[in-house]
Amino acid sequence: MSQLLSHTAVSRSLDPCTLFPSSAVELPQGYELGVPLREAAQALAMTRTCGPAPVPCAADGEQLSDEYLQAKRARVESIIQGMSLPPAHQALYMGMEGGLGKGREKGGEVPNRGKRKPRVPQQQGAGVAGQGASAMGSPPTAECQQLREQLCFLEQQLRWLQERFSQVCDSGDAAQTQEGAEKVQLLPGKAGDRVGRDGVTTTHHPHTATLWEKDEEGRGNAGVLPSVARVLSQALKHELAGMTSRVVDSVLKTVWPKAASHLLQQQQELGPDARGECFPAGKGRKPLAKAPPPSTLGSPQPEAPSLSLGKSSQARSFSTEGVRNPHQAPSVGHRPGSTAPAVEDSQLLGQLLVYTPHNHRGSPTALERWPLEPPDARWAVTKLRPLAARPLGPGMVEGNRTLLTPTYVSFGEALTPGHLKKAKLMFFFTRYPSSALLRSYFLDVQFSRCINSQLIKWFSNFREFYYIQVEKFARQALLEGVTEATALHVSRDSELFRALNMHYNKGNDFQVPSRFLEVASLTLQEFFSAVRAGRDVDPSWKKPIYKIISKLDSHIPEVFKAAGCSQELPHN
DNA sequence: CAGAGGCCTG
DNA sequence: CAGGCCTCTG
Repeated sequence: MSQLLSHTAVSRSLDPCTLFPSSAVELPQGYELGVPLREAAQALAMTRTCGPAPVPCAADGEQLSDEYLQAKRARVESIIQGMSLPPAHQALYMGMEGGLGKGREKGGEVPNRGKRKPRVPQQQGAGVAGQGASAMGSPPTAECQQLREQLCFLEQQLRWLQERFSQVCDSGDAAQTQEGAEKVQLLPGKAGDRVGRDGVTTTHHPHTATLWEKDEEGRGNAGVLPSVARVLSQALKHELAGMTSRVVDSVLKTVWPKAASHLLQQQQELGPDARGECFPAGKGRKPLAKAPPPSTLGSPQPEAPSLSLGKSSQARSFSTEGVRNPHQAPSVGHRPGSTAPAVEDSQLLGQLLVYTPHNHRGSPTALERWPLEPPDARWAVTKLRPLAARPLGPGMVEGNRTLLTPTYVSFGEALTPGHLKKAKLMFFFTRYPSSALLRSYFLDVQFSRCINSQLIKWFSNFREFYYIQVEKFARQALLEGVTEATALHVSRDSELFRALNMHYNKGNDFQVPSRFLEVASLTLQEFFSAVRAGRDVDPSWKKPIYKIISKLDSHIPEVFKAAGCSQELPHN
């Protein structure tokens, strides 16, 4: 998408902003379900001082929807790309902090390493119960919890989209016309995301007007946007949206007939204009995008990635330095689609389905594209770079045919790197998945005892890494003089987060749910308290902590079920 | 005894 | 990460 954007926009000297005004819609903070996640609230508040939510007018509502869909699609595409990026590419990013996985015991930070810990049969449960309870509070009904999570997830997704939009605008063309510059400024941070008309209400922030608003409200205000440019932008927007929709549809039809038909059905039910509809009533279940399977579309989405300890001044030592480059061009990675889409769309498709040197192997079925993405533009975009820069000439189009090769999705046989990546991302939601849960999320795998064990083992390894990291930082905090456990928080800027994110979400193509940050924070605090209290003398001192953390698993977005990750390894 | 978890090692 | 080995649970 970014490619598409920059390409189109730049080539025509148009301010990307014009094309992609960031429409904003913020989920009502105090939404019925009242997402208790402080983080979410904070994030929303902080998300750029501005959270202008455009008022979806009937007129541009559709456009907005399209915009939204486009963005959604872009995310999907980028995820796919991320998924298919070869290690080499990922290494690029990894370079920064490389070696995280290895030097986990640097400086003997982790005691007891090296020597087998004495086995001490412990009375699991008992003593810990209290802690767990106090730490978690009264558990709301599972359903409520789930709704909450989903809402939160969606919220994050939206936030991510917002950022993404603004990024496109910001980086899209700093050198655009002055007008462009002005416009960018008009986009306060990220406008909120817009949600469907039902489900979630759109809030409107009087202070932050979005381009869209300007467009609508400022019809009479000539200063904001020259009428010519406006008309042009409108036209382009329409065209772009339409093209994208068609392409996506055609691809989907080809790749995933079933889903396509289902979507069509939905569209029909919703009416001709329902196409861009976002969230139908009720927990925003409806598809934000059409690509993913209906059932999964609206499910909770991931958030922005990153972990770090931060916030509290005391914890600053590890928190800061989460410097990222917010201006990476969002890229659109794509894997060759499957079969040939409509000819007329080939050109656009060519751009959408960017050819990645590393991606040919496969076959990216719609299923393989994770609709999950880094709502956090800063991270999200990070890894999709080079591709975005690659100009797609007409030749590219020709090449597409080759790229659009049939897909042979390995089904069942064994777990692939794609599955591993998926598992890692799932870890952000669940630290202790049951085999049943795993079974339900890895539908494209034929579960055998072996497979099951492997998956279980993976999570076991994930946990191990996770706890080691947290413990390391907890001890560090202690050494640095932190006194209050409550002063420790894992923010997206903290080192801890970075370490974890690096491990589970290398490509930064996934928006880590803020819930995970909370869990990490709690874990950190628990470790800190335990160590400070000298409880670590007990061989099994971690058990209580594990117990607490094991209760913090949250519902995994349905999207993961559909997310086919059976991509084959890039074997030549 | 099987399987989940965990710890350690390579 | 995968392996090996051990504990605990059912």
